[in-house]
Amino acid sequence: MPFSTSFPTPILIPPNNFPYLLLTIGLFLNIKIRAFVFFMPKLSDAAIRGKKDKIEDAARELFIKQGFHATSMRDISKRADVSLGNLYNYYRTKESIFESIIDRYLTVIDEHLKSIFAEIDEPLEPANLRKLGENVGKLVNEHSDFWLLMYIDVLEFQNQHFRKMFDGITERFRKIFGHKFIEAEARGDLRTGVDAAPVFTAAYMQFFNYFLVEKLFGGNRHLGLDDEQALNFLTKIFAYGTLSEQNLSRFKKTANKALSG
Amino acid sequence: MPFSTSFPTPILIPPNNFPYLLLTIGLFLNIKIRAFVFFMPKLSDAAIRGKKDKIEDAARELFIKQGFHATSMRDISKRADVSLGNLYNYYRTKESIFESIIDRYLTVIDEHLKSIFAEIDEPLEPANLRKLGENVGKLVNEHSDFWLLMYIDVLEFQNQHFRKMFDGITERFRKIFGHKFIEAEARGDLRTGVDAAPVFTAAYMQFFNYFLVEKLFGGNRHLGLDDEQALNFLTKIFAYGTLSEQNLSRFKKTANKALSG
DNA sequence: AAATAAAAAACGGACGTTCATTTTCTTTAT
DNA sequence: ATAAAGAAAATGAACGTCCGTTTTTTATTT
Repeated sequence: MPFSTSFPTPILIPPNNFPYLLLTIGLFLNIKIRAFVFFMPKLSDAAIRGKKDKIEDAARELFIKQGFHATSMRDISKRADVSLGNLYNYYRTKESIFESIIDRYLTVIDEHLKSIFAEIDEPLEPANLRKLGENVGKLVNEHSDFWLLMYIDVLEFQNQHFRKMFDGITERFRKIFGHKFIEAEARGDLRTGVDAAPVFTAAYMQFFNYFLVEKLFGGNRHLGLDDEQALNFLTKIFAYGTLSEQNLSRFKKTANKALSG
Repeated sequence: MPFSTSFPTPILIPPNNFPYLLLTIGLFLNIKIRAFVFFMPKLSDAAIRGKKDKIEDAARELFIKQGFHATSMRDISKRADVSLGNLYNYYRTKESIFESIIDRYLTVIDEHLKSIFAEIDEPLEPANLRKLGENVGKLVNEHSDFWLLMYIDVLEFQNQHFRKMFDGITERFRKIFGHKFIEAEARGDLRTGVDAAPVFTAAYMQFFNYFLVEKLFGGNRHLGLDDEQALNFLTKIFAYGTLSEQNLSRFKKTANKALSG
């Protein structure tokens, strides 16, 4: 369990700066430094990253298929085509493989979400809400692995790695769309007394939940509608549920046909 | 892995009817039956049920805390205060403990849900939608174990035990509230073209998701509202999002105050 | 006494991790 | 160009522990 700190130690993790220090000292003292050059890492950063990708891809597939504890290091080494011992040149423990996968995946999903929000100019416009739903659906379906990892985290690590995904989410939306929300409220787009931020959050969560249930929980067409119809249906509920009369009538004339069904 | 079928075999599972047969034959032939009386199970059904409860309680707590595969039979035996070997007098395998827990829990939750639906006379009335939300919140908070077991099932058993929870849920609601939905539509309670069943399903799912995120995923006040406010907020969205003008105005006069905030 | 129920011991195998060894690679010296 | 050197990287056997399950032994009950 404890990680050996004696020298020599696997250099891949953490990056071993020791030889560089020696090299510097050698230069300073003007003594022969050539001997130290050999301490420098042989694998390029890209090569290390590539190998870690291979290992993490294999591990992720296995974790998702059979869970964290049901997956052995031997399973991972076999699928990644890396020897059992060599895994420990790249990761201290099995859990650190899991953490590495999550860290990298979280940034990928974060970027996806950012680009989804970036293309929304008017967050409360029904057409944009629907677009949000579409994109959330894509995100869930194309990265269902990610959400399974989240459930692993909930079960085996008390969700410690994923908590940030939901914590203060409404306030984050308020930050992202702040001026848009204020402008919309000033224009009277919303019914009186309705706060824009939680509306957007609730819609976002509803879309997520819909597609997660469809993808992972076996609810096939659980609303009794296909995905397109469900998107229209949920969008309509949020539009009629939050928009002001004047805004609704505008909406009815323009985009309503697109949401029929 | 295979279960020994040779005699003698653990009698607790399955219930051993063999001695009763012998007893009956003995009575019929009027031969001394005392010898056979000893075949009869020593533990009463209640005692067996009690012991199984003790084991399943311990196992459930451990499964939830650390997952299925991370929980060993030794852990269970220790927490249930039952010897390791004796576990196998009550259950064939570790997985069968899990299944037994789920089977019993599913019926408990089913009954809760039934009673929740039973007290709803008019399913689309805002006050009743809110009440639904309240009860769903209670169900999630008082039985969060159950939902964690569902995630275990998703991860380790492809959700095979829980699929039925979401499969065709809208149609089941249509069956439960069938005439109520039809009456409401006939009365013109809903906006034209809005189907009552998926509205109810969507509201139900939204409430569930809200409380699950709050309880299990670390979203503390993730809508930026407390639970009471969130219930009002979500109920309002579904009321305004689906009810007809005439119905809404009626609703505004009566129940709106209760949903303010 | 005769059976069940409970406990304890034992089994074979798999686990995460470590470690001694071999292979591979880059650089220097010939 | 080539061989030697010396370190990194990769390997697979080995370690000690723990796993689910089975078997054997002991306790309990009527």
